[in-house]
Amino acid sequence: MAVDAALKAIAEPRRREILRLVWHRELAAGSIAARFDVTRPAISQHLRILKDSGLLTERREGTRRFYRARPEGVEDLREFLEEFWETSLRRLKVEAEAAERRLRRAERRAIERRKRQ
Amino acid sequence: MAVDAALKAIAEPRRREILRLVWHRELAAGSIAARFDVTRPAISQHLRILKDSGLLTERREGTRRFYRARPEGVEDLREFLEEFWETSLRRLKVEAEAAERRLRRAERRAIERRKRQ
DNA sequence: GCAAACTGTAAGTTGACACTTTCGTAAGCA
DNA sequence: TGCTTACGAAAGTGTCAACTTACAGTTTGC
Repeated sequence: MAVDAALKAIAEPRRREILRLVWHRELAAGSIAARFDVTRPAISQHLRILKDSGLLTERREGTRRFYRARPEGVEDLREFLEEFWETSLRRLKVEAEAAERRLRRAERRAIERRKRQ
Repeated sequence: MAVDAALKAIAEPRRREILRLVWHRELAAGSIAARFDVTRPAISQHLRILKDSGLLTERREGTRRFYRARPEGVEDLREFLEEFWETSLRRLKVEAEAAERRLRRAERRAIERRKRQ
């Protein structure tokens, strides 16, 4: 699954920051690395992971490489998670509401009983 | 950040499966482990990670421990990611549309030029 | 062609992590 | 009081991942 790699990529805080940096604008590898306190190769490796997981695109211009978020990749991940909750959270909510209704009914009955005594 | 731990927890496929299992219904540690082909302690460790990250609740009954998804934890993670895309994806979409409009405009101009020649 | 600029790649290290087997513990039961 | 059940905790192992330093590859200006 390609989304699996993207999810793992996103799980790393530094990579989330990188993704945020190149979200709107294109940025060169060097300018990205300059914003972190780790070495440039470390960022280069993060960039590769993000690119391989489909979350980033690379554009070469001269000696420089510009990176930018890849909307399709981000969308795929978003949809995967959306489905992960949607198919389940909805039922959770329904269950919670049903449980609450049961509770309220039980309370009402208890009050009725007390009244009758 | 608590959400950070939850995101890391979710990044593991097996833990996503566990979470799905206890999404609607409560399940004992043993019955959860029985559905996987790894040893029981391995699942026990996964359960701990999920619990510590706030995605699961534990209820003890006799010698057994029942686990269940914790809606608030899941919701927190969901909202965190929602914000992660929302603040950014929207602009990405706007940018993509603007780029497309520019492209179409350029195409139209090219066609006009060809007609005039 | 040659040096400088910008970058990825290779190799090694350290720590985290997903497991395993073994042991400990608490509750229920004969 | 033992014995069983249902677990988690501890300790050990192999693998992966996030770094580091050192090196190699491309493009550009002279």
